[in-house]
Amino acid sequence: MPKQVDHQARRRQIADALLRIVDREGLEGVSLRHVAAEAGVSMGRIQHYFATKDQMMIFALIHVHERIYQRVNACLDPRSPRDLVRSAIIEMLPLDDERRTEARIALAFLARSAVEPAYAATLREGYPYHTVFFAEQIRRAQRSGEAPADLDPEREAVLLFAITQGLVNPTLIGHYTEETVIGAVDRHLDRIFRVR
Amino acid sequence: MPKQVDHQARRRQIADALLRIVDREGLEGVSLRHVAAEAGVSMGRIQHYFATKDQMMIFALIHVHERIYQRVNACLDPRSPRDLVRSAIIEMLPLDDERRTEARIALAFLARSAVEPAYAATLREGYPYHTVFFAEQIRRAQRSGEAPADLDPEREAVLLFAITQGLVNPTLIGHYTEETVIGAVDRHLDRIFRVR
DNA sequence: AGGATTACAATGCACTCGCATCGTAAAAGC
DNA sequence: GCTTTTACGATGCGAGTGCATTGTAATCCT
Repeated sequence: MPKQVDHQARRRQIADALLRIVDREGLEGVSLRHVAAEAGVSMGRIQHYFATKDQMMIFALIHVHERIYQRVNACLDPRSPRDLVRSAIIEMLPLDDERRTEARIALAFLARSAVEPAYAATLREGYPYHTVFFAEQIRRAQRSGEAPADLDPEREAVLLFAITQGLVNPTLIGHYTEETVIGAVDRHLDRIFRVR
Repeated sequence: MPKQVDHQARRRQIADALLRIVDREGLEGVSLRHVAAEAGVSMGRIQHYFATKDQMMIFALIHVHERIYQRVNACLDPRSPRDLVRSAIIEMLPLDDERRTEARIALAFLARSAVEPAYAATLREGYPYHTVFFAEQIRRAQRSGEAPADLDPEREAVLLFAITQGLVNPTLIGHYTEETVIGAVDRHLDRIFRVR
């Protein structure tokens, strides 16, 4: 046989090409030939690494979520619970090209998951992470007196995540300016955290 | 010529069939033949009323927004600004089959609008309505003393709309229960309106 | 009454799709 | 060194796509 290759690396390379297409044209722009051309490889190679198109798509979905997760994690501001939460929220908003790209991709897969249970299952796995993170930060703030003790951390986490997600799409479509969304986020954080 | 027909009614009938397909299969399930079969008519008829597939899609997008608008308007609770806002928010959440259907359809078109400017333009026209409505209710509440005078109605409206939209998708995917989302909404309304 | 126009239905065309199949060059394993 | 396995590249198939074209029955207008 030819050189033993790194299967996961090959898969990721293909997935990256796929995601570039999703960014430009949405999921409906994805075809085996199209992905092959974008990746600069043959269709046979695509088929060698993914038995079906759906398997390739699901792999790309998981892959992009890992990318987002790592990028957000790298940008966290650890000075206080509030700063942590704020930096995480801001980093998930589509305020530069990289984040707009990821927001478009995530939106495309989200829409698909509304009609394809296999996609929805993958998405559901990722949801709890955010609310658990927000709730944990609120509890930390409560212990240090930076947040009122009578707040329900879980409920506040649901609201924080909803605000984050709810700001993404209008911003992506071009409805809000950066100042508007950041102002709204800070306004809400003022309600949870006592000090800046 | 044959009987003069109501063009708009025919178009709406076709659009309704299209939207049923979008609900079940997403935008990628829409084809001229598919829509014709769902509507129980011939492909020729579809082509007679819409010059291109894209024109048909945009018409359906506008049509479903009108449907949602009228349904929400019919469910408003006018007892107080808070009740008005609350009933509008609850009515936009996917908590029964009809609203889940509309949420799925709206999500499908939203994803398309991230890559197709013509769709995005249509969506942007509808956005201001919500925030203007929320801001107006907050101002009413301020005048009657039901909300603190120092709130910025526009900023609070952005947050209210974000929370609404941000709760839709996780609920649609099955991440939250009805009690969780309604509890979160009421919690936030408590922050804006003084009395129930 | 009859030509002009409307409202379709039917068919065809060029293209794209996912996937199966087939062939083959190369390296791993014995 | 020779067989087996891996990693593809190339090609083809049947199905589906949007849209153009053509045909025709019906009714409005004069």
